Amino acid sequence: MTIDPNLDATQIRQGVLHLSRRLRAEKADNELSDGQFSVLACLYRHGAHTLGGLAEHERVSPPSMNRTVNCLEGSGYVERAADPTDGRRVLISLTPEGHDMVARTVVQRDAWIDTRLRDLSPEERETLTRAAEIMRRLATA
Amino acid sequence: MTIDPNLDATQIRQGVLHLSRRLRAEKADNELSDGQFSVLACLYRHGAHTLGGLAEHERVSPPSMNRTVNCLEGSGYVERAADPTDGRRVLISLTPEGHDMVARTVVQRDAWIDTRLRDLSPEERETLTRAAEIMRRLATA
DNA sequence: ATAACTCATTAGTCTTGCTAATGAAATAAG
DNA sequence: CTTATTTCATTAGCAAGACTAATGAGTTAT
Repeated sequence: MTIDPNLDATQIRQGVLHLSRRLRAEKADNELSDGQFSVLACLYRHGAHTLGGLAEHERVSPPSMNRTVNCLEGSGYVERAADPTDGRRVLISLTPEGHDMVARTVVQRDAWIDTRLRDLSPEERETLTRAAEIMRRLATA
Repeated sequence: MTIDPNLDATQIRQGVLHLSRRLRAEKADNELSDGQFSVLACLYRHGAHTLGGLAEHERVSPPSMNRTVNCLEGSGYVERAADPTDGRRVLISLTPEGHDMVARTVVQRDAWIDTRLRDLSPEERETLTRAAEIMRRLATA
């Protein structure tokens, strides 16, 4: 593997990281940490998870995730339920409030982008949309 | 402002956030938290800052930044120096080790992108590079 | 000289990352 | 069926990072 990245890669890294940092500031509840929101987003996108599954998905230890879930439960955004298929497991799912809060954040972020897309030319807009698809592919590679 | 984002915005949000999340996992020192690395990156990009300046840039309180800087100083990545123009201020700057670590991370991230760019067509590659420039603009708007 | 402001630091609290330990439930082995 | 092992969530202890409140030193204004 080469250690000599070219300018394209540098430009792309900067563009992606800067824009993402800006986007991540757009949240419907600014009291939530990034980690907390990430858990909610995962549940929103993929549905209920076991606590261990969440820990694995977020790449943290189960005790850490238990801590995070405790706070989210306290905020009324998630609830715990016993897994009917395995008495050791705990299923975590979004409450209606949690679902609503994530949805509002998604809308807020999309609106943020949408507003700024209006200042772009149709070509620039299409460039971004095309790039988005490519980025999605890269992220899962 | 409309509350009805369209599909373009959604695609862009997902592409950017997913790819950035993947990129942020590439670090030369995996013991560093995102917040710690962000401070180092700021110093790398803009040079020495006052502690208060760093706090403002990272949008945290000065005591929080003091804590973070304490850890980074302990890791040998930053050093404190009195500001010659104002006896109250503390200037934070990268040590050679800190500078080296950030540089290695930048290289690592660019290499990660570069490797994957090779699997793209020239058109796709150009799309991404063009998009990067647009994203940089959006992020600063 | 004094008052007001600026700056970094400490203390206390809560959250989140870790590892170690624990107990309950499930599975495998005898 | 009993016992041993594995799986899972939870608690405890520690360190780091977010906050606010308080403090002391340095600077500026009056």
